[in-house]
Amino acid sequence: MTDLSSFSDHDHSTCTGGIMARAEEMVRTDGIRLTDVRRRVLEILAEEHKALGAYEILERLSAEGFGSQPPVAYRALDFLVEKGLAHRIRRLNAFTACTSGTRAHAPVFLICDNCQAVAELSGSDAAKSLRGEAQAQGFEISRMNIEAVGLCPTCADNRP
Amino acid sequence: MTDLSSFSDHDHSTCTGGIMARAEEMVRTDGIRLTDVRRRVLEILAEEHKALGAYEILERLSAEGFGSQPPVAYRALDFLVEKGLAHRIRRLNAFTACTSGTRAHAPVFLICDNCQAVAELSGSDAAKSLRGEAQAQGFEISRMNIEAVGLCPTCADNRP
DNA sequence: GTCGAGCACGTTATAGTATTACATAACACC
DNA sequence: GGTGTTATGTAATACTATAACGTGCTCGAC
Repeated sequence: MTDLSSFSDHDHSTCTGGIMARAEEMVRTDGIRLTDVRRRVLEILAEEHKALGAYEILERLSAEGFGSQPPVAYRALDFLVEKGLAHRIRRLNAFTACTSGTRAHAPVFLICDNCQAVAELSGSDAAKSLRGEAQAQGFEISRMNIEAVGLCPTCADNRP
Repeated sequence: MTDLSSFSDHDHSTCTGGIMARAEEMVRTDGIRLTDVRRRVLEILAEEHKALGAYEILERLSAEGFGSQPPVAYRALDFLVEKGLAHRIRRLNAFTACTSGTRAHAPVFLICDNCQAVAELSGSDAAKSLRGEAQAQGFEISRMNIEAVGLCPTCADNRP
């Protein structure tokens, strides 16, 4: 159902490559404009493979010669989120690259309270059933965010 | 499965009474300390029956003679959330009284983009399936928040 | 090729949300 | 009544996000 690779060692360059490839693909198929700032922000998110705050990203952009004011980061992030290439994790006031290959999915996050690792579930039933429940009530969902906090497998095992 | 009363007219004094009654009950059974500030904050949330920002609540507390600095509101709110009497809606940076009678449940919110109404689903399967999925991966959920944004039944009907 | 419309970027300024740190007061228990 | 614990109040500050406005780039129409 999902990989949860964030909670274990893995060859991360593969993820990064996949994420950027998908973005480039969207340039061709959807005609999105992946400008320098936007591309760089996505790269940063992909490379770090963890949730980053807007100001952390801004710092790096600024150091690399891009603008140094908050809107520079927020605009790029909003764009990426809008296009489904990144997600906003509200619980953390942070952002992360979307690691799910499927488009227009509803992101589901597991956040470790202890080590701060974040994993994205990709085909979660939770999102599906929420959509169904809402529909049954006549509520039309346009966006959703599902976030759970707790202990990741590793931290749960190493508990005192 | 749920009431969604927030999306329609209803006798609201019943809700308020129920919420406060549950809190008083917890004073007896769980020995929680429902101090003046805490009780008042819960009342405010219950009466309004909508999501309120911490600073909105603070304003009212302050006007009523309580402290006037942010921690006063945040502490009371954190306490109520901790005890399950209120919920934090991250998407809105706001709080609301818990309208679900059951204890220690996982809140699920439907938020109308158009009229800002917020409804709490009470027995959602989404929460259950998320818990199950996480468990299957060895992740132990301690808290979760599930929020969906879209159009409530009324606003969906009245659409242009 | 160039003109104009729209989009993207950059900056300044400010709004909004939340926490740290520390002092005082209320309570519970012996 | 003394003592440890919990709750409140305040000041100060940190962190997160948006509004408003000017400039430049891009792309299609001509």
